Amino acid sequence: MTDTRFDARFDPGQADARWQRAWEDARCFEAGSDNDRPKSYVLEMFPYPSGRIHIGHVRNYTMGDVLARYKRMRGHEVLHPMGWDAFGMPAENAAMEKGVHPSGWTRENIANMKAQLKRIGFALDWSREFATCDAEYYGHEQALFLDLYEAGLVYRKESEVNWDPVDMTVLANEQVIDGKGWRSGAEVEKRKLNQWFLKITHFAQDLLDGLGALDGWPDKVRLMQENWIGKSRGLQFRFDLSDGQGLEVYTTRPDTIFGASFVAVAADHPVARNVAADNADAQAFIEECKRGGTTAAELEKAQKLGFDTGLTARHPFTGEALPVFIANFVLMDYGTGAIMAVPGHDQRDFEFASKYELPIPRVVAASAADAGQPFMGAAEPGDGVIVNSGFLDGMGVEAAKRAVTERAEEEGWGSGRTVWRLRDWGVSRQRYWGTPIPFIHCGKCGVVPVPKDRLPVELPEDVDFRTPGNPLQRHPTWKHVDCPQCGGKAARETDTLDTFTNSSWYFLRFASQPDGRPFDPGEVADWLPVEQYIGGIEHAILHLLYARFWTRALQHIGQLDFAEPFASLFTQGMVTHETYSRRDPDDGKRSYFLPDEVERRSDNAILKSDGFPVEIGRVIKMSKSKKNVVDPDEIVARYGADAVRWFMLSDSPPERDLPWSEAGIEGCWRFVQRLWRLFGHFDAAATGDDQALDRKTHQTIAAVAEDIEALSFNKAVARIYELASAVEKAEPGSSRNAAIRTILLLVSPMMPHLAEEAWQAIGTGGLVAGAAWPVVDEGLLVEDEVTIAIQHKGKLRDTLSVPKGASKEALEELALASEKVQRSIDGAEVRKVIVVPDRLVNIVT
RNA sequence: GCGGGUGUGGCGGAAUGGUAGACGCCGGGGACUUAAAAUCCCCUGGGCCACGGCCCGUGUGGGUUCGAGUCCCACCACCCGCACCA
Repeated sequence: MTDTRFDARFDPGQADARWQRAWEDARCFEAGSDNDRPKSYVLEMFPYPSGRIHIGHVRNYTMGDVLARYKRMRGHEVLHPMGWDAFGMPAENAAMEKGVHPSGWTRENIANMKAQLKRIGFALDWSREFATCDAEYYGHEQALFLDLYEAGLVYRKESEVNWDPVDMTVLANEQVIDGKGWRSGAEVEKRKLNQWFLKITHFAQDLLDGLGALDGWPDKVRLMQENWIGKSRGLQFRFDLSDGQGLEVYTTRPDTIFGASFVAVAADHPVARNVAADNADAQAFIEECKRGGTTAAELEKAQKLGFDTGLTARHPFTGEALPVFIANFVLMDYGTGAIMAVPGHDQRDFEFASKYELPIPRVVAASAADAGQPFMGAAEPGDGVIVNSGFLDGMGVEAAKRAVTERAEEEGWGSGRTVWRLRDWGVSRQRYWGTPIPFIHCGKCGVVPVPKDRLPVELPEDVDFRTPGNPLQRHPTWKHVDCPQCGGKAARETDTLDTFTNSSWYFLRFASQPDGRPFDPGEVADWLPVEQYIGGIEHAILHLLYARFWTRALQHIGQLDFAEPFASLFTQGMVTHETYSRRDPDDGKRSYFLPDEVERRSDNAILKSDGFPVEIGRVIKMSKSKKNVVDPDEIVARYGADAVRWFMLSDSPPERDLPWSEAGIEGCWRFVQRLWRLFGHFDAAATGDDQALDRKTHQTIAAVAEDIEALSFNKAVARIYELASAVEKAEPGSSRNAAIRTILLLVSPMMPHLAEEAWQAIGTGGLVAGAAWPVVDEGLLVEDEVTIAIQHKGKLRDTLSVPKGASKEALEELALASEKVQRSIDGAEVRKVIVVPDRLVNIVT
C-alpha cells in the first residue's frame, strides 16, 4: 500500500518557493531572547555584495544552516542572521568603469543576492538584516571609533604609504604588483601621509594569550595568528660609535654577543642617512636598496649587500672596534632597525660575512672540546655550549642569554625587551565608499572629534568618479564645516575607515539593534560569544584578528564583558571543479570553456558547439579566468535547492575542498526523488515490529546528531543513505513507519523543502521546521548479537555471530572450533589466545 | 628557509590500536519496456583459483605490538601559511 500523494515526482520548482513563503509567513527563524531556551548563535561570515552568490557561499551557508536548523530541533533558540559587508573597492571600480553610483550598484547587488539566498531556503533571520553601508550602521561605527579614541586606542601619525600617482590613492601592499599599481600600472611612490591607527599592539599579549583558550578554533588558525603577532624576547643594547653617537640594536641571541663581528643598519636608518648626507656612494647604495623587490622569489635570490660606513662600534665586552655597514637585509620596522651580526650563528650574517670576508667566530659548539671546529659552509643557529666567550664559556644558550642581559642591565648599556611583529592597524583609506572618519581639522583647535549628537557623518550622494582621487576630498561642499569647538571654519577628515572595521563588530549588531546606540550590552550577552562561526581560511589572520581586537577593545572600555567573539571557528574548504580547455594550434594560446559548453563523458569531454574534444584539466578552485564555475542560480533552478544543499554536504569532509561534478549533483537529485518515494511508503494502517530496523533507526539518530554537532556532514549523509537502504528493504509495519518519519526528520535540516512537503502528508502536523529532533531510545543502541573476528596470527580467518557479552572462555572455544581456523592452524601448537570480548579472538601459534 | 597539513580503489572518501575500503560517484551485467527515460537487482582494490579458498594491498623504508591506515623513527611527494623579524 503506498500513498498516492507521492506518485508524482517531487517538484522543487513549485515546492521550494511555497515552503520558503510558509517559513516567512510563520516567521519561523526570527530569534527572540525572551525565553528560557538555551541560546545558540550560528554565524557565517557575511558576504561582500559583489552581485552574485557563488557556490562557495552556498557551501558555507548550507553548513551553517544545517547546524542552525538542527539546534532549533534540539530546542535551542537560534540566532542565524545575515547581512552585507557592503563597503569596498569593487563598488568604486564599478563607478569608475560603468558610471554607476557605488550606492546604487551595491543596493542592486544586495537585492539580487538576497533573492538568490532565499531561493536556497536558508533558515535566516532576515528581520535583523543590515548592510554596513547603511548610514545607521556606520554611524554607530563612528561612535565606537570615537569611544576608542577617548580611551586612547586611536591615534594619528605620519606614516609611509604606497601611493598610486595616477589613481591618486593609497594602495595596500597586496595591490602593488612589481612596484606598480594593480589598476593603473603606474610606478608606486612611497609617500608620507597622516594616517589614523588603531592601537592593536596594546592588546598584543592579550591577543596571544587568548588564543590558548580558543580550543574551538582550528590549531592552524591559532598558529597563524600567533606567528602574525610574533612575540620575541631579546636584548636591546647600545653600541658606542666611533663618531661619538650611540646605536641601539636588538638581538634575540645575546648569548652569542662574543661572536659579533660587525654591526649593520637598515638603509633608512638615521645612521645610514647621516652617512649618506655627505657621501654620494652611500646615497646611491641606499637608493639601490629601496628599489629591491620584496616578493618571496626576489628575496630568495637577493644577495646580501652592504656598504661600509667607515664607522666602527665598540663591543661592550671586548672593546673591539666592529665595522658598521648599511645592509640591504636589515629591516627598519623591526626591532631598532640595527643589528649586531653574528655570522657563525645566523645564516644571513654568515652570507654577508662570507661575501665581505669578515671574521666568522664560533661561540656556540656541540661541546667545549669543539670550540675550534670550523663551519661547514653555513651558520649554526642551534643549541649548544658557549665557547670563546669569556665569562660565558661553558654555559648553555639560555643561561648565557640571561647572564648577558643581567650584565647589560647592571652596567646600564642595555635591557631585556620584548619585540612584536604585530603593528598598529592603519585604518585610513583615501576612498569614498567607506565609513567617514568622524573628525574635523581646525586651524585653531587641531583635530577635533565630531560630537556624537552629530553622527552619523554621512557620505554625500553627489560624487564624481570621472577624475581619479578621493571624491570626498574633491567634493565642493561636503568637507567644509564649522569647528565644533571654536565655531571657526574647519574641514572634515576625508579619509574613510578600512572595510575590515565594518566586519569587526557586525556580529554584535546582529545580536542587538537598539535605537540610538550600537548595541545593548545585556542583549549582546544573551547571544555572544558566537557558538559556531563558519567561513573561509583566507580570513584566518586579518578579519579574525581585527574582530578579536575590536571585541577586546570594547571590553577594555567597559562596553562588553567578554573578550573573545567566536567560541568556535570552522574554516570550510573551497568548491573546486575540473577545467576544460584547448590550445589554439596557431598561436598556442589556451582558451577555457564553461562546464555548460562541454559535454562530459566518462573518460573524455567534447565541446558541444563543434563536437571536438577538449582537454580535461586538474580539479582546482573555481575561478572566472579558468571558467570552471557553476552558477548557483542555474543549478538550483535545474535540480532544486535540496539537491544542491545535499551535494554541498556530501562526500567531502567540510574542511576539505569539494569537487563539483555534474554526475555528483545528478546523484543528489536521484536521492531526493528516492527519498520522496520512500516517504510514500509510509502506511498508517500497517502494523508489525522489526527490532533490527528499530535498532538501525535509533543508532542512526544518535550517529547523525553526533556527526552534525561535529560538523561532519559527510558522515551524517552516509548514515542517512544506509538507513534509507535498510528501510527500502524492510517490510511494511510500525517499525518501518517510524523509520520513515525518522529519516524525514533527520534530513529536514539538510533538505528542508522536501521534508516540509512530505511532512505535510505523513507528519504529525505543523511545519517540520518547528518539529523536534527524534528522541533516541538508548536501549536500542546496543546490539544483542555481535560479529566476532577470528584471527590466526593477526590475519582474519573467520567471523562468528555471537550474543553480546559472551565470555572469553566461550569465545576462545568457539574460535578454536572454527573449521577455517583449524585449517589455518594446521596442527601447530597454540601458544597464546588473545580475546577481546565482543570484538575478536586472535590465535597465536 | 621556517611553520603547519595531507598521502587509503578509477574518483570523493569511511574506519575508539582490533573484520581496510562504510557511503556516494564512475564502470560492468541483468530485470522491467516495442523502445527509451525513470526505477529496481547483482558485481565492482589487485593477483591467483582446484570455486573450498589463497596471496598481496592504506606514499617509501624501518620499529613497537598477539594485532598498525591508526603509535614511534627516518625519508619521499603534494598542498597551505609566513618569510631577510635579528
